[in-house]
Amino acid sequence: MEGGVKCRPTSAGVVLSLRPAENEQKYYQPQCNGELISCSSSACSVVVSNEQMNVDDDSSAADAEVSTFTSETVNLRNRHGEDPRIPVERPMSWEGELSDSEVATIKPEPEDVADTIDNQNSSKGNQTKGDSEVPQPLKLNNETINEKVLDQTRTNHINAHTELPLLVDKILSSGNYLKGAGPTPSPDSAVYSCYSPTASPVTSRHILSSSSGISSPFTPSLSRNNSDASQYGGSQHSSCYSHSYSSVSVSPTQFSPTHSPIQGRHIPRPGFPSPVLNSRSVHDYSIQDDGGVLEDKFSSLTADMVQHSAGLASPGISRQQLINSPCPICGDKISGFHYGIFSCESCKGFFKRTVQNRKNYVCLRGSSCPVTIATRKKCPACRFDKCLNMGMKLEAIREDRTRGGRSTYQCSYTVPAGLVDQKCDLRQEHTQPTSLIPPLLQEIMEVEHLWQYNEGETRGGGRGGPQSSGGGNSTDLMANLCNIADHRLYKIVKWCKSLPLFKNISIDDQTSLLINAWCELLLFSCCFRSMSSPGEIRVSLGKCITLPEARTLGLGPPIERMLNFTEHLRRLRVDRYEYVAMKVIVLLSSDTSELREPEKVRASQEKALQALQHYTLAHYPDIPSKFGELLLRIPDLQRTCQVGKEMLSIKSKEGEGPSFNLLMELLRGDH
DNA sequence: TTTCAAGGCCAT
DNA sequence: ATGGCCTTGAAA
Repeated sequence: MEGGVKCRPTSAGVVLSLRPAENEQKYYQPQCNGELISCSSSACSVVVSNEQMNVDDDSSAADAEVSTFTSETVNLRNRHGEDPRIPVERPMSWEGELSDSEVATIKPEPEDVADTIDNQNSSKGNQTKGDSEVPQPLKLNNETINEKVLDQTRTNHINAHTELPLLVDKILSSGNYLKGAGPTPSPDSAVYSCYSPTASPVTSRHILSSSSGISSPFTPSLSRNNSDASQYGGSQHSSCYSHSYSSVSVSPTQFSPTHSPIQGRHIPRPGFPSPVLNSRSVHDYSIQDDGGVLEDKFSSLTADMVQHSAGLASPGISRQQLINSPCPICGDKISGFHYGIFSCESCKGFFKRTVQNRKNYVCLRGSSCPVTIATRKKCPACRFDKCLNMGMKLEAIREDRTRGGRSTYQCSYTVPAGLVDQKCDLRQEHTQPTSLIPPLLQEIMEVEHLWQYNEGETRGGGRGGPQSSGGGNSTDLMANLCNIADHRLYKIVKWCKSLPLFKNISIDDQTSLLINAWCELLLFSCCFRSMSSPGEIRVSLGKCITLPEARTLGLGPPIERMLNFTEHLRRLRVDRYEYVAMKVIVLLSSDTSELREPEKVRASQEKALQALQHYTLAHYPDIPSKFGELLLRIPDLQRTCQVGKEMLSIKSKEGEGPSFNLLMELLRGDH
């Protein structure tokens, strides 16, 4: 699959219309994996930061998450089609402060992104930063990691840290992909348009539509528009956003050609949309708690509960009640039904601008910023994410910008969380999912933060962090890789040691398991992180690689496999609980011959398997095969890892994994 | 004719 | 960039 890199014509991407062309309303249509991100193919996807090894998405490293943009990127977009109707736009907008690493790599003066939300604005003008991110020397078991050990890692094991994301990351950083930062970044998020500053978004979209050739394997058929036609006298609107985003936001199981949500909108109550299962799982919210707001989580949870309670929302709730309820995104007053949900005027406008202008915001704070009336301006990335989570439909944005008329995109409706909270008395129900989470899974989730990599930690030890590479020579690169890998390794070891199922396993076996699975774990987290960006692999926070880019770097096969694997994750709508459970299952693969007590490992893995099975059955009763399908992906993962290792042809003297001795030392640290 | 969900305009 | 208000136009 080509990923979201190029947009080729696809049957799914063709605008379907039963109406004469002149009257046709076109909606933005995601080609291949597309939408906002697909544009990145040519340029935008090169979201460059100097973060390394941030194999986990949600980012405890949020404050360090930065995306920058390259001027070449802008130029690339400039090469795209232009629309004379649209005035030349100012150059790409830039937001987002640079982290130390980026500054070190990109420009001389160091900055930090550790400002709190509250002082973001004040810090905009004055880039002076605190040293909250000043790294501390890594400590394990209260002892600073011995330089010797680190040297050993550097000299002997860096090759062993054949972490594809990292390597790709570094390759990107040291090559042409790493560019200077733009002007005045905002502390909240990085934003980059996905179309040429001189090109109309319409034009861009048409380009996408016309050039796309491969559709997502699980792309919902646009035949759903046929049902719209039945409702609207054949008026057809197609949308390209139904993919990428809807691959996440629309459950394939809900997307039945025989069941048009629009029917639900009109049949029970003309002009009144019916609830449809929506978007991203509640778990996306409920678990990403890095600075998240309980209110938001609760809103998401309740909203999701309503969605999962298919159909219980509409009956008994009048349109007026809905309009009188708070906007599900920011809590402001609802002004009407916009893009698939009842929302306020500002969120409507925000969503429209974001999609039409193909903005691609990146949160700098872990994608868990609160979105309220007061804070909605602070992080457009999280606001847009919430728009999608709450059910706004990308396909509701008209590609040709025609005005008036009734929309014919797939209408679905999510009851605003606040309304649910207040009027549907679903409190009891919304607590149910939590209670359905097996305790073991909850315990695993509790230590998940240890997995997350904080870039700032790599700055310690006086050895120079990865950010000091500055895209220098290969020696620098390797040195930095060592440093990063060291720290990443420590993180992983810490995570492993904290796993409830890991504690009753001997240190020797722990070491063997880690050596056996480290690559799969890292790739898995990288792919999981990339679920939200079809066609791209997020090799680190804010840094993506597309298949063509990978090919030019000689990394086509592994990246292609990763993309495929990620597509499967997306198709299966793997949520975070499933993800952490699978990581543990992968880690506890007892088929390594070195295990001294394989039965213990098997027993632990079985517990994890049971927990995952119970979870999937409880949370996705309509997809009884999900558990099995999840497990079926593990061989894929292992093969992907193999390919990555083979491709990179980097093997340590002692094998392909991290040093056994080093691991032993680390593992023994806390024992 | 009315409704209402699109896009547009423009002060901030 | 935001967000309130206006215009548009197909469906009801």
